Amino acid sequence: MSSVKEVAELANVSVATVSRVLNNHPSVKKEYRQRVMKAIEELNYKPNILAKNLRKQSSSTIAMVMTTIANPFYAGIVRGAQEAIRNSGYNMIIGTTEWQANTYENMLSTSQVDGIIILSSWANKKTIQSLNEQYPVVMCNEYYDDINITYVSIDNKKAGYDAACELLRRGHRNIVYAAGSKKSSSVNDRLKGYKEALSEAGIHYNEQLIIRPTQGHGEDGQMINRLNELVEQGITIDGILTHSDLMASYILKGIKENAIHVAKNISIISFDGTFLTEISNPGLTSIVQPAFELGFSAVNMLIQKIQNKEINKSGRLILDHQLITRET
Amino acid sequence: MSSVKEVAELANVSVATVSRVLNNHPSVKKEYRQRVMKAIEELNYKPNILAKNLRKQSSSTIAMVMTTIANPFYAGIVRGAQEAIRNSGYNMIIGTTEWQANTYENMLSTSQVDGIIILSSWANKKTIQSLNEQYPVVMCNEYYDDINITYVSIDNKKAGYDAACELLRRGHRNIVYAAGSKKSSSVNDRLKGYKEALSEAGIHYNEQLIIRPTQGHGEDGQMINRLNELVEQGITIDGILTHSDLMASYILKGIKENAIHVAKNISIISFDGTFLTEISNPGLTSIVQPAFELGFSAVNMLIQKIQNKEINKSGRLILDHQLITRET
DNA sequence: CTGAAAGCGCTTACAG
DNA sequence: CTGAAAGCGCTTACAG
Repeated sequence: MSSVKEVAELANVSVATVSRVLNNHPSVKKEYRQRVMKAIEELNYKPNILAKNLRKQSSSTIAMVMTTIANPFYAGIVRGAQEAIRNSGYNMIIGTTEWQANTYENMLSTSQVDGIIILSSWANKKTIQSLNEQYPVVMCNEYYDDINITYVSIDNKKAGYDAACELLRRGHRNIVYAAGSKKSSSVNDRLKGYKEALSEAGIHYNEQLIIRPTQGHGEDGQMINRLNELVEQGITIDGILTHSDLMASYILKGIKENAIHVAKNISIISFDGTFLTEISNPGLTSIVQPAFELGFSAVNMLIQKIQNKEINKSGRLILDHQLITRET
Repeated sequence: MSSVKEVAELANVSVATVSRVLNNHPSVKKEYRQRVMKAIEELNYKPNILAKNLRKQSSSTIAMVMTTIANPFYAGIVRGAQEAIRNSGYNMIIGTTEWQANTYENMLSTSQVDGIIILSSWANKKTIQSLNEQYPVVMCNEYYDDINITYVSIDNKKAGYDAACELLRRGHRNIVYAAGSKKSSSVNDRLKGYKEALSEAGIHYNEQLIIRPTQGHGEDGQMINRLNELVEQGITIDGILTHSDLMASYILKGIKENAIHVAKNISIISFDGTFLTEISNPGLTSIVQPAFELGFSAVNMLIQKIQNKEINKSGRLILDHQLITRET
């Protein structure tokens, strides 16, 4: 690999001039610029990003962090993020929680990345708060309302409310909320909306109807077991609101296979609105989240934070969700 | 951020000694080592990876490149890869084809990554061949048999053969192969196996029955249209072999919705064996690929290549596939 | 076993 | 408008 030094020698200028050409510095004489360009071409010179970043103490790279890439909902977010990155002059790397929190801290502190976007609860609040106080951080999808942090999300409380209202409107009364972790703000906010809808409809809130997997989305049949426990207690489940399309798919599968005995006219509403709602049979009614826009906005918000050095600033962007009715 | 220099000053040693401690060099006196450790602790010192990599001209980082993270099959491969990475001393970044081929070339040439794993056809053969001649490259899942390149994959020809035999065994005769790109080696090898099975069964090979989407997996209803074209020609489709679970899901959806009129007792066999085969209704019979092992092996093969400086060497690892019968 | 010094490949005040 | 020089934060032959 050739370096600026070799380019400089071939073009018969100093390395400083080569660097200026490389960075489109306006003050380079046309003739020099052309000589440098020619040398770059001839040597097939490529700048060493490592050296550049080390010197500039910034990388023009951001990281998008998620628990796993296996959730199709995240794929939509990543697509939006990539679109926003495309002409921004930044690069993006995708990290999963196989990397520990301190990996990210190191990447930030050594300018390997200039900022991070956090999807999904990947570290505890303290850790994220500490990171947010020192570096540009944007949360996407998950969030904390009680610390100064920038995030983009849908209005989960309203979404939970909307979903529950739809189920109530259809005449359902024993509505299960197949939720996620108690630590997740989106889960909790949806629950608030669910409760509010029930309360307005004059239905007593039954905590038993809130079920959660110990992890994941029910791949292991856990949710089916939980539902059966309710059935055994004499509850006739007639509505289910699930935390994700993935979870709804597994539950639907259980129902179709008669692994659970629910009401004949049961309704299911899932969250996310990924392609799973389409390929599922019957098609899943769901609260569609604007995945692309979530990712797109998160990147733009982060880049703005980086460029304006607005560390530790809060800011919220709430995007609209949509209830799309399919067959469940 | 503190640097080796500050650590050295606090510990009252030279930066060379600090560096030696950092790298577990055996020749450091115990007392010095302890002083350095203490200083590192006190300053909360974290090494700057950028500087380290620039100096060492290697990054201990590999990249795994795929067209999109939206395919669940890749998620399994990534999980296996992460497991192999975990205690290897290497890091892994995930790249999608939003990054161009020359992005990877730059990353390799400037030591940002020490090697790459290529999933899915993301550049033309020439480009990959050129990369492979200069840097450590391993292909996973896709491959080229006519150039010197290391890869891991299932035996696609045999898999195509096995799938077709199963359909024939069930008495089907008009078996569609819903394939992928003509440039894909896995697609072509599966086709060879399909042809061989038909030939052995004495069935005339009909090229019309090979249908392909212009891109993707049929999200846009393209495959349904292709199938309908065949139906309109008077062909009673009674078996379908699909390139992916995703594609099978969309086709199944079309069949269930009566968007295509196929034989009553149609069989479908998909490739991959992701969770889609489970949540699909009816459950998809499929050729299960060992996704985890594919990723795991690819990483190990790449690291070996990097460490032994075995550039441009070929090597094949063929893993077993499995036919799992579900409802289709 | 340890340290002074060179160097990885860049960028950028500074002086001219 | 240009170049010499310093420096980003490391590692590693080399000499002692």
